[in-house]
This record gives sequence, C-alpha cells and structure tokens, in this order.
Amino acid sequence: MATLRHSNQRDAVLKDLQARYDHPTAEEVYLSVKKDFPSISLATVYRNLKLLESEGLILKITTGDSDRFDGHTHNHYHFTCNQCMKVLDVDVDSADFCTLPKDFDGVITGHSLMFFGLCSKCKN
Amino acid sequence: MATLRHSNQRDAVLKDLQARYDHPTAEEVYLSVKKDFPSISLATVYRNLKLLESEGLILKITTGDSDRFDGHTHNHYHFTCNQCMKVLDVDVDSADFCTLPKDFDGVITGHSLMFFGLCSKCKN
DNA sequence: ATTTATGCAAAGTGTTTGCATGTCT
DNA sequence: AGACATGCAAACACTTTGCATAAAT
Repeated sequence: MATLRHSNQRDAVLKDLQARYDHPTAEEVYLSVKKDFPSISLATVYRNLKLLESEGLILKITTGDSDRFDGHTHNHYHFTCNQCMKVLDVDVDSADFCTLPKDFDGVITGHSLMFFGLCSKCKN
Repeated sequence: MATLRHSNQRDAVLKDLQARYDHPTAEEVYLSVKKDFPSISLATVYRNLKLLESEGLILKITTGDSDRFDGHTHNHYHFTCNQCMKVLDVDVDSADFCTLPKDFDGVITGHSLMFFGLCSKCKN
C-alpha cells in the first residue's frame, strides 16, 4: 500500500522548490530540474508535485492561471500580479494581517480570502 | 468597437446567477439556463460569463477545481468545501474579518488570502 | 522478488476560438 | 446594412493516466 520509496527525481523536485523563492509552475520546475536531470519527464514532475503536496512538504497555489508551487510551507500569504501572473511572498504577521500592504512596492487592487475545510453536510 | 448589444442568452445567464445563492460552475449555469433556453450552447455561456465578469456584474471564483460564479458582487468572502468543492458565502464584517469563523457550522482546516494587483515591475 | 517510480505518449478536463449563420440596432 | 452574438465543432492549455521498463527495498 504505497510505501514511499526513495527517488532522485523526487529529491530534485523538492530541492529545486526549496532553493528558490519564486513560485514556479510545474513546467518551470520541470525546466529547472531538467538541467541537472536531463531525462526527467514533465509527468514525473507533476506526479511528484502532487505527492510532495500531499505529504505537506510543499504548497500548491491555485490562481486563475496555472497552479504554482512553493517549497516554503510556513508562509501562507501571497500576492499575484494580474499582469505577469507571478506570485510573490508577502511578509505578514498572521495575527494582524489586516495591515500588511504598507511596505509593499506594488499596487494592490483587490484581494480574496478563501477558507478550506468541510461544510456542515460533509463534515460527518 | 464592441458595443454591448442586447441578447436573451446573456440576460438569462445573468438572471440565473442573480436568482441563486450557490456558486455554480459554467456547466451548472448552462444546464440551468438550458431549461428555459433549450438551444443555448455551453460556449455562449462561457462567453457571457467572461463578458459579465469584465463588466463587473458577476464574480469569478477561482478554486482548485473548475471556476465558479457569483451573481452577488458585494460579498468577497467564500468558503470552499474540500470534499464537495462547493463554494459557500461567509458573512463577514469586512472591517474585522479576522474573527469571522465563529458562527459557522462547518470545519475550517485552513485558509488562503490572495492579493491582486500589479507588482513593482508591472505597475508602470 | 516484489512493488514503487519513471518516461513516453495518449487521453482527459475545462475553457476558448474559428467560422458560418442569426439577431440586434 | 452593418456589427455583434450564437451554435457547433475543432482547437487549446494544463494535468492526469496506461503501459512497459527501470530502480529501490
């Protein structure tokens, strides 16, 4: 029953995400890992991203565009540029995140707050 | 240059969204509007959803799943059930939304806060 | 030896687009 | 008449899956 086995490809994907501070798409991770691992396939990257996310080792960021990934699981707050669609970290004191945009060098035109969990019907 | 013209299909899509308080996918809007408008196509629904959103008449809600739509533009806070993927409204005093989950009958296991706008590179 | 992981290509899903026809002003 | 909107089907982008082979335990 699916014991997690060691794989160089998975290591490479995780290392890549942990080494960078942008929020790459699956394709961008693929291109980056490919440099040290020319034979890796995009499907393997997708499989391992999903696996690593379910292990809680990385974060998937859902945007209107392609999904993006974050190797740093401690920061849950992000900023998406409507133009280039990049995702940036926003340093936030999570106890007081209502005041966060002060030291930020972009223009914030809106935000969305999403809660995840189980609704009253599904929680049982 | 693209003067907005009247169309019964567009009216039907907007009316449907304004009459309901769930957050349907494009397909769900399509199925619903189809009842009173058997000849409508899914492509037309997609085109009109996009149009209505750009007019600010409806809201698009991006989730990990299919996009969902909201005919009530005043409420920006939502809750997604991880199981059924439905989106529910969460009544929030937007001046103090840190305290919102109190009267909620589901289980909240996480949340995500997303800001939209232009980054320092794109804002010019 | 057994079972998981990989690479490739094919299939899948949700959404968008080209084009001829229909509809609005 | 002229421009926008529609319906259909084909195209699209992103992601997932089936299968045979390779690697890990």
